[in-house]
Amino acid sequence: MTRVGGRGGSPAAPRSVDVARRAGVSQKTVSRVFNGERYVSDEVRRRVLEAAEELGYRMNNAARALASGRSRTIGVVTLGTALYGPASLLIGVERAARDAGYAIRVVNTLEGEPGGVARAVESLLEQGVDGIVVSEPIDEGSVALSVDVPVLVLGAPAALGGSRTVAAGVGAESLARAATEHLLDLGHVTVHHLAGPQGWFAARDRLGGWRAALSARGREQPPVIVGDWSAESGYTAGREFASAGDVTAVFAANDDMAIGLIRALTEAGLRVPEDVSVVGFDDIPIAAYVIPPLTTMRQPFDAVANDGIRLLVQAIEKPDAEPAPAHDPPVELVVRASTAPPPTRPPIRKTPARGRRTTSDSRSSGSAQLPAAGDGPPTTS
Amino acid sequence: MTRVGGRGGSPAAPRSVDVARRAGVSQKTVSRVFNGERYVSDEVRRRVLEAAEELGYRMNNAARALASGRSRTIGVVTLGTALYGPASLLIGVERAARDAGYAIRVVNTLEGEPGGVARAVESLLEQGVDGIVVSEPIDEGSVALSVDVPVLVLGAPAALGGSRTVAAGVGAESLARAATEHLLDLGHVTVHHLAGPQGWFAARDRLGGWRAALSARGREQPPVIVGDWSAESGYTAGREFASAGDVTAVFAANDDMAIGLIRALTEAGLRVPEDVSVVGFDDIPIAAYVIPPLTTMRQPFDAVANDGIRLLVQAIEKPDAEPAPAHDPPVELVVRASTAPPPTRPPIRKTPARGRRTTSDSRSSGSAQLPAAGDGPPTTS
DNA sequence: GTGAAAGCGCTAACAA
DNA sequence: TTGTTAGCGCTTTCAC
Repeated sequence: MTRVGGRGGSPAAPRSVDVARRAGVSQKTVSRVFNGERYVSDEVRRRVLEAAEELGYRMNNAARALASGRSRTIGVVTLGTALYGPASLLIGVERAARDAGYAIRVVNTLEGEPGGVARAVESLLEQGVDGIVVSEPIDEGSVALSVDVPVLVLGAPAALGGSRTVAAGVGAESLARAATEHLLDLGHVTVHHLAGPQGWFAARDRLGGWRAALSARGREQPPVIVGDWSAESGYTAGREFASAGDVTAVFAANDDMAIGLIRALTEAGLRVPEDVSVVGFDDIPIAAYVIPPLTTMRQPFDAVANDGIRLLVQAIEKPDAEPAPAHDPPVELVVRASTAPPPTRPPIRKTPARGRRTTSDSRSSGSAQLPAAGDGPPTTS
Repeated sequence: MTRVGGRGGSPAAPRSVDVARRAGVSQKTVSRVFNGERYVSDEVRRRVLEAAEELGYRMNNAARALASGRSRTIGVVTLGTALYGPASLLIGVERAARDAGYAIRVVNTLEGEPGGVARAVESLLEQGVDGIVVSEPIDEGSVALSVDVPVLVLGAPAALGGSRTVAAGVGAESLARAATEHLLDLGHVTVHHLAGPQGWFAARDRLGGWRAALSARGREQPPVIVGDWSAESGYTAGREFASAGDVTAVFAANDDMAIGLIRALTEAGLRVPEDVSVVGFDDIPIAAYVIPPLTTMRQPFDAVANDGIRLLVQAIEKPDAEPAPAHDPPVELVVRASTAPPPTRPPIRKTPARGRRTTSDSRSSGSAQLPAAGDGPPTTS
């Protein structure tokens, strides 16, 4: 294996010995300089850097990882979806990790693929990552992985993984509760909920928050419709809500569904917010520009990512230190034009619902419904 | 350096020698089995696999990379934005790469940071990637990087990087042209353009396609307004278009801007599509559910990613083979409800524009404008 | 402050 | 079909 470079001319990449020779020092000294270690005189440091520059030296990370047992790489398991939440989280994680001196490896789990997280984690472990981030995992029934690196779970309880697991993420439950309370404060007798897919912890938390807000005021808990985060599922749900006839306020578990929902409501002749108020969740960038502008709960994705990576890096680098508490990231209800006090009388449908499947008030058509939990006394309007 | 494992008990991870010993074969044979090489008897293979299983053996990729000079990793440089396009591309790239047996490293470039791509590429090279994907780069003036691995440029000409550069991406120009022609076919005398930031190749291509469509029919090219992809910038532009008074059709360079645009138009009392038609670009998932549902050009992100990775992997593994031609991915104009024939008379503003800054017809207020290129004779309506 | 020597766990080239 | 022998380019340990 002669060191002359692979195909066609390009000479082999310079190694630290080459730099050392040129700078007239030992290879170890080059290593010291590039790792920012102490005990290198300024003069030597300068010479080394200069020689490296001249040679176009680039450190070989595979060798470094092999020798040190650490790769300075964090693996990220994320859903393969362009949804705003997961995408934002990924960006935040990359940034925070890079700031901490770590590179990122990404593996997407295929949607609906059972055991996907386990397989993804396994492949990352094989790549030799120092830590793992599992972003917005779907509950696959506690995946007992034998992970020997710290794990950060974003947007879910630290249930997953082993002993060295930390979690971050704003308590979606309290956010959902605040969103629901906003509607109640406006005077709505109760609030309907368009939930996310219940495999997602985030969706369950939001459902829980909604329930809590309603229970706290002794309000009825109407049947929940479950969507899949998409505007399309929001649209389907919206048709059901519209045909129910008694809906004045809906809390949707994300903005996309809220948008689909509003469209269905509008098509059915219901005005938002005059007849029905809608609040979303996430504050996606276009939320302020849809018609009507959406009242929604802003999620501090960046803060969550930063906080989580801070925890993870600490777990990697100081495994024995007390796990620092997660900050509570700032949270904000953005009130725009999709919420208002309820109509004084039950909403009158202005024009016949287009393509409506049923004229009855039955709520049991089509998509999945959760049983109404709790049983506050029905309130008269 | 005793092999007893780091802190507190957990024994060192098993190596291939350990597996070899247990299976009663040489270390090299274990290597052969795990690399799927030929010339291993089924019996031996079975014993090795069994031993590995019992030991919980996992291959060390750092060592593999060091010894082989290849990391089976592709580096991806992408914009740090949750925009639908880049996010979708990233997901597609990850999938395609994984299918080809490569892992992914991701580095985001900070927006507006000059030299960001160069720095990102540099850091990936240091990580020892076998190839690099640059997704939707911003034109920074041909960044002459000394890259010694193949580079795939997505959504831009293969200008970047060195000799071993391939490119993929649907010709945005022809798509933009088709979008514009759709409007022209509907009967609009001319079509206005709300462009993306001109640092992006994608934005320039769309502008070019719009120009080409107009020129081909000898139509006037109205001044262009330049946005930044956000709904907010679309909204700002929409106010300008509204106050211009003579706009009947707008082609927006992406869906987000189109949505902001429609809102501004609506606020100004213009109806979409009765008074003004709008077509977007991307077909983001909610495009079908905004009000009105958006006519838009669907981008085949998955096909582009697949095609690109195929090219890149070929360049990595068979550097001497003829670079296979990029497929032309399927493309589709999705006609929904935001486009219609022009009004028979110039649009009448129904209600006074809210918060309008000027009552004149001047188009020169506020945001950036490109000079009108070409000079087709003004057409009378 | 600096250097010499000994690996890290694997693949490559060659033997057998 | 299988084994042997050298490294890959760093970090680590310990000596100076």
